Amino acid sequence: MATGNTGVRAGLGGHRLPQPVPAGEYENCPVTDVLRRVSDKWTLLLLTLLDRRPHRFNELHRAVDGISQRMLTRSLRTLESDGLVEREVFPTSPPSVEYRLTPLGVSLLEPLSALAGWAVGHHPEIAAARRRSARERV
Amino acid sequence: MATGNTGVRAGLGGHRLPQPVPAGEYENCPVTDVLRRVSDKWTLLLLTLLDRRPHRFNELHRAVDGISQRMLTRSLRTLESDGLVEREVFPTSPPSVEYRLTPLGVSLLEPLSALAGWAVGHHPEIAAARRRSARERV
DNA sequence: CTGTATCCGAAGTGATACTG
DNA sequence: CAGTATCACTTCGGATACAG
Repeated sequence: MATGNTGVRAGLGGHRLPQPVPAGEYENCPVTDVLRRVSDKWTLLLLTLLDRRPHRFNELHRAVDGISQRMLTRSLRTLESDGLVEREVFPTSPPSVEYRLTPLGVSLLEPLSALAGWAVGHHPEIAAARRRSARERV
Repeated sequence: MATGNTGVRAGLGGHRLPQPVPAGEYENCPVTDVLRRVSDKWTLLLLTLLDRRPHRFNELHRAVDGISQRMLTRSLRTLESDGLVEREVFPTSPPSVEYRLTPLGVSLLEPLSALAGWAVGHHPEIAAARRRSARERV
């Protein structure tokens, strides 16, 4: 009702899919949307840092080590426009900007942590499966 | 001990990060790794279909509607090499191949469903935040 | 300090044709 | 039926330079 991809929602909720999943709904699926946002190269790490406490821009830049200014800005802007992170500008000189999680961002970290726990716990099994398939491909 | 990115793991687990997160660990982070696999265009949908029951190749091709043979094969092969999906070939004529979730794949769907639930539940808030930021960018 | 602008190579995805 | 091979297009991400 409120949103797209009833199919996937129903599927992951344990219900049925109306047989052929209609095209064009994958793009609008809120689940895939969230997954894609969170699975890019830096977002997860930024979220975990901001979960500990608010950070200033350069603080994040130093903490992450390897991220470019461009990607740091882009990632933070995306998080902000999704309502997961809040940006506060202090008109000092030189200017300083603080980023913090919104309540929405905090709430996301719960299910995300559960998935992270799964990933850490089952990483050895995945790695083993990859080694197996690598051996077969010889 | 067994694997990389202690930083993110600790962060999502609620512990501390050793201040500057060492570079090169993001690539090897099992959490981001899993997220990236699952957040590509078709994988989530394939997992939900296979969660209902095993499917043959063309059955999936018909069910998904919009996926190319290339991407269907690629997605299934990746899922297989990660040990999330099992592929069984029946030497009939013409040949038929069946795909099913492995126990590992089934276990992934639990935390993934939790995250999916969050996404569906909070999608309106995210959409509202995006509209807000779109209005500001005018 | 906190960004923006530009360019470039790499990776994801689709279209189409061909095969055992 | 269940794929593989090739090409083209788009998006992601890094490097570098510049700016309020």
